[in-house]
Amino acid sequence: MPELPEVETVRRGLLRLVQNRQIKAVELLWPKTIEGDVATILKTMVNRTIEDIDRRGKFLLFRLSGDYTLVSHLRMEGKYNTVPAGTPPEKHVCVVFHLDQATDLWYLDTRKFGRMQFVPTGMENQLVPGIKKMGPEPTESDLTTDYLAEIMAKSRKIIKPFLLDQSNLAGLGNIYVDEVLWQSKIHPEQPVNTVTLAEITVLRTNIISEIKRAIEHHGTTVHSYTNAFGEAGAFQNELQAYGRKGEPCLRCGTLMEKMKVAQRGTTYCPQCQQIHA
DNA sequence: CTGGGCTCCTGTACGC
DNA sequence: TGCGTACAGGAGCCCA
Repeated sequence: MPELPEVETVRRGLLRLVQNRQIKAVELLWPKTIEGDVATILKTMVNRTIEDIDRRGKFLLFRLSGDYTLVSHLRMEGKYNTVPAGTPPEKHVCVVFHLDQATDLWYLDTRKFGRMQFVPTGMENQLVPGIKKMGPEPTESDLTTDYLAEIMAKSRKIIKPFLLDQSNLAGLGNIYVDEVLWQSKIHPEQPVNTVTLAEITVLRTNIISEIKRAIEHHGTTVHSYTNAFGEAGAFQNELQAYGRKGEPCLRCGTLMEKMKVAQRGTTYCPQCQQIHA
């Protein structure tokens, strides 16, 4: 499941493969993947060049010539891959971009949750709801302690769903939330407005460093998710909480437990992570 | 504002 | 072996 580090890894890999490539034609094999007036969108993409690829949270932003942007969210299992032109699409290919230099770019998506939108460049901030209301990137400069303390004081949610909500801050998904909560010794069901300033400070530091470290490891490869660029993520070897149910906590040795929090599988240490008043 | 449930999808794991 | 079922989950939606 791509979270910010995985999407960033895809962005970097894709940039090397398709920057300055021209789109000659686009085939949509799974109609729901592209939202909007599909016929017009497919036509409008033709003859544009992929000038750059940006990222906002978990969204990829393909910057096309003529000031258009293809916004792509991978959701659970979306992937990109390049193949020689004319290669018969594999089972889960949803979109084929026929590029110049005899290259096809595939968008594959096993569960078909991923979505794309096509907007004038800059308008993604207005026209893509998920981007419009997205919180700050989890970086030293964007995610300030003041901001975090302020929105946390006002929230009446519990911490795990709060951190998963992209409108609070961008980029975290189920895996990294479990990781940073374990690192910060915060129970996943701790009410947000009861987290102390000291805990918020630690949490913020852990979020920023965890995301940075995961990017350096090219993200996490779990289950069926692998990126297509010959640099399968290695961060799964670094995980300290996620997937460690029944194994000893790396800090105190207590067996890690798993429970449901807001419908999400959640692994935590019942000793280190306790709810406080 | 909040939580809960449902939807989209398919592959995998598990019980019998 | 095979079949039914539970589960995995990002994000948007509706409802209470």
